[in-house]
Amino acid sequence: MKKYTIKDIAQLAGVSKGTVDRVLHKRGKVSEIALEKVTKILNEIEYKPNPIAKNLKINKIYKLAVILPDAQKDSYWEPCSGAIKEVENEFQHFGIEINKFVFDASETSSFLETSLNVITTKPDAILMVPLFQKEAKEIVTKCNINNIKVSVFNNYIDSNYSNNFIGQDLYQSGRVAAKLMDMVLKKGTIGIVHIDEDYQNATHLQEKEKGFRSYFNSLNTLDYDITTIHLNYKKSESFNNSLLSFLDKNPNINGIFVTISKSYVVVEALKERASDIAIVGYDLVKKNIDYLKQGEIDFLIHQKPKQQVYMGLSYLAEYFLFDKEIPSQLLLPLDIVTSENVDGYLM
Amino acid sequence: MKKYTIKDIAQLAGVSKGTVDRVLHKRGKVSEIALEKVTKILNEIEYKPNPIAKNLKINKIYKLAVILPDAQKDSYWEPCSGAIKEVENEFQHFGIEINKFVFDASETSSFLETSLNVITTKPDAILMVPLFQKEAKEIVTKCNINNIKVSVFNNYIDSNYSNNFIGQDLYQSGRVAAKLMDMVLKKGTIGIVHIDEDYQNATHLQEKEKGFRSYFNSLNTLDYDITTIHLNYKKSESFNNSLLSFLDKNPNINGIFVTISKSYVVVEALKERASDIAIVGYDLVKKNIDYLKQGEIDFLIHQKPKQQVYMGLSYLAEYFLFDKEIPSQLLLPLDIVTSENVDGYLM
DNA sequence: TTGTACGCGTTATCAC
DNA sequence: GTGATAACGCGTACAA
Repeated sequence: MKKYTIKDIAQLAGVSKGTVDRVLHKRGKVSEIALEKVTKILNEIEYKPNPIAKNLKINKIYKLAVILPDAQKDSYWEPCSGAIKEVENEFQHFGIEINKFVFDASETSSFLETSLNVITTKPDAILMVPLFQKEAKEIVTKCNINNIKVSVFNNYIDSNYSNNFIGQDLYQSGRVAAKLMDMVLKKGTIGIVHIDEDYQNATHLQEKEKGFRSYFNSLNTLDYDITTIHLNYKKSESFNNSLLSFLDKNPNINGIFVTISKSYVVVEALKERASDIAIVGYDLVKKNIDYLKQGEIDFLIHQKPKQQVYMGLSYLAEYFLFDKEIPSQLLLPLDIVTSENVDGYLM
Repeated sequence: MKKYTIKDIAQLAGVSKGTVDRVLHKRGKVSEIALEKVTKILNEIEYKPNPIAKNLKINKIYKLAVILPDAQKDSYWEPCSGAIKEVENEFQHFGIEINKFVFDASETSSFLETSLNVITTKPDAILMVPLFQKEAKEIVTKCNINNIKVSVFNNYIDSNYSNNFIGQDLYQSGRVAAKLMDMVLKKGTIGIVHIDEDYQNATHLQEKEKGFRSYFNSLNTLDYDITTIHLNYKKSESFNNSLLSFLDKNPNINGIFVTISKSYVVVEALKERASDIAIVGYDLVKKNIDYLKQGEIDFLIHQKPKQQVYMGLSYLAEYFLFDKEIPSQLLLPLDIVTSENVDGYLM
């Protein structure tokens, strides 16, 4: 149970600390005899280097960069800043520096520009939201060339391109939404509403829909009828009209599954009609929370952007400082939020 | 933004490192003049001691003790061991040692005996489950006398006795259960089933019931009818009989709220009758998970014993190592678990 | 090829 | 009272 240090090993083997170090790190030349003596001791005891002392002498400051959409335009990203500050605070004494960069999620070019800009700051690692697949891959490739480690969060990207994804299982998340809808409705007609803003969430939303439909397919029943609609949200007026005309065409809709954080715009559109439609959506943005508490939204699934950033950055920091391995995929639990437990998630 | 060290301060104040140290820690004697010079500098800059260097020289090993019910008799506590190992692993290099002690939850005397035993091992802090209020208070008092810091988890205890509780808001947890029941049933008759084992969970279960009923009261409707029953579980046969006779007396029961981790025994009792009763219960123990996946249980609320231990121990470790403050109350989110998201919580 | 000395920031001790 | 210094564990650079 004793904790052995390099000094201990040197003493036991009858060599100097330097030699032990050379054996441990396979650097420099070591004589056969010394190597044997040291390895013998190493086999007998269990040596774990003290991770603290390792980084005592901070001659290297590790620079981490976070690239994410502007929270001013989509408050979904707001909590991420908090996570950045927390991790920075926790690791600053170990020589970790974190910088945040935002882009306009409605402009592919903004993402590309920001990311290229970040690369010129020569960070050791980048944690980013690969909103635009094609451009993200381009950036990742550039990072690889420049020896910058890349982690992605929130949106999945080809595993050829990233060895480290933090987020949720979107397919399963669709199944959770379906289960909730099933519990509430028992049967009826359900609308899946994709609200695609200018940027393409294509794969993101498709996965959720697939999961949602798979649940009902596996029920093997005729009790449900499911229709999908793609809407755009630029002005509320035109959005409302589109949604209402969809309802006119499908007058028996009992539930709506909103695949993105904008459930509140659906609620607001429905206000123009008396209705008793169950709504299941995503994310704890302010307006969603209000409607959840008022009973206008039934369930929200929490995608936990803050925890995603927190985990992503923590792993990177510990990777550089303590050689901790980064899992290739970290899937966070799919938290179900109602009016009664929402407060516990607001931190 | 510069990080100042004691050396820097010494230079700026024109004194030695030793003097600065004496001022900072208020130890030893310092002349008026030196004190003034140093405090002046300290006011101008922001000094944060380097936590790494502080613990480099570990002359003190902090001993933490965890006291909890035997997982062999109630698998609810099983995941706690994992948390202990994780925290131990994370902090062992900082000089933290953790020991686990279990007691028989059906014997007050076992708790008392174990706890007194733990105190004789002279730990720096104890994290415990205050299952038995009276005895727990006795132990806490003894700890205070012996200068042992105490944190409690899972069960609440008078704030006069503990300055650090980690757990959940049980009242609110009852409200969550009620909300779920409401979503599923819309109206009907509901049974609240308390399964009291030999030990008294009294306050624990009462809080949940209060919350549950408060939700329906605030609905201000006559759609629901709620009945409570207290059962004992020693042999499955007699338990089943009691439950079934309760159902005979209340033939219209549509939903059952089980206030403890034993939903599975209710499911098994109901198997003797064809029934379509919604069940909301607690905790991810194996049998509950199986029935949840099979659709026999509708919802489980996750009390997260593992996270409770993890947080409790982490806070204590950081309190000793980094002088981090411990919040007097840490309420964990009330996770809602269904067949579709349960896998994400099993870690 | 190997040993040794030094630095990191803090703290405890010893000498003045 | 106070300043100087060793020690903690590791990595590294340099001298032998």
